[in-house]
Amino acid sequence: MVGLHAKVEKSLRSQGVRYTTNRRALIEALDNTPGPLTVEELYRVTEPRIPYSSIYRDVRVLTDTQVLTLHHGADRSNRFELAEWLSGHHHHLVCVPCMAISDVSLSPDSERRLARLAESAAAASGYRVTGHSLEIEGLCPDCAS
Amino acid sequence: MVGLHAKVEKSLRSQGVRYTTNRRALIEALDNTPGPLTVEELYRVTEPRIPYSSIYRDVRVLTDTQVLTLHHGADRSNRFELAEWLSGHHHHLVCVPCMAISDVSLSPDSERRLARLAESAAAASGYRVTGHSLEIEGLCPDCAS
DNA sequence: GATTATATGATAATGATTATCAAATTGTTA
DNA sequence: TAACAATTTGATAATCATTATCATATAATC
Repeated sequence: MVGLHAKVEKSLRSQGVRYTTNRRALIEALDNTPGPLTVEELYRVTEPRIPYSSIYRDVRVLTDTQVLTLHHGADRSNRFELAEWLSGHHHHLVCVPCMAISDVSLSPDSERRLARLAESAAAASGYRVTGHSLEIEGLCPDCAS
Repeated sequence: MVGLHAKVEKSLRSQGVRYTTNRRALIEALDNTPGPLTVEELYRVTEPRIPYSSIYRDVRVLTDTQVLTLHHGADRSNRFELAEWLSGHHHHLVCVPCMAISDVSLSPDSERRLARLAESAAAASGYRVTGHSLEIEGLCPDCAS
């Protein structure tokens, strides 16, 4: 089982992009967090500090190279997370009051049912379905109590 | 069966907000479109022209009052649509190449299954689930051919 | 080691969104 | 209906997140 950084590096190199210290730190930070992060959060979390201009450039490079994917919160924030081929297929649990987002996985069985559901929903439209993503809204334990 | 504008007006008035010509035109535009619209699209579509400053202010007012909901496209655009209590519960079909977004409804049966799925996925997390939304990615008929 | 390519960080520029405010409109009250 | 109060409008300026620029630094290749 190959490690995360090795996978990322291989992918980047094949695209002529270097896996530098800054980029490694960003990937590290995202891998250590259960849910997507904003640029500002990445700025705060990384040590030593990476200037905003570099973070913005790097998350863009990493998104363009399919290492990260961009996510939008209901609070209008842009958040980045590891792409599915690195983190595994998952969905999101969004806490409406506090805007926290955390990852959630379905059981293989549920996942199959969801995929079928998506297929049949799209059938009438003539779309060729390539993926799906479920966002579950609610109140996190903190906000619910 | 009460009309759309009557519902919106009643809701706004109860919140001390007026349902003006501009706002009516924006709601009209969104009601006539199968999928969410950007501010720029709203600007182009409404006649006579509503200045950007007013559109921005109004979509914000209408979102704050739960008449509209905000949606984010993968192209980083902000899009607005009628809130579910006005347009009915639905999901989105996103064309990855061309970024078009269109509404899609599940059958009552599928919808029930999806709701159950969301419930069970969130069970372990301690979240109290209040809603869900499915995004189906794929290629629209145009892009697929 | 010389050369070439890519990345970095500081700063300026851009673009989308929000704030400001005087004038216009709408709603209310006498 | 006139006078008053509250809200909305449109023009403009200000803000904020993001992107572009560019000289320097770092890494890869020959």
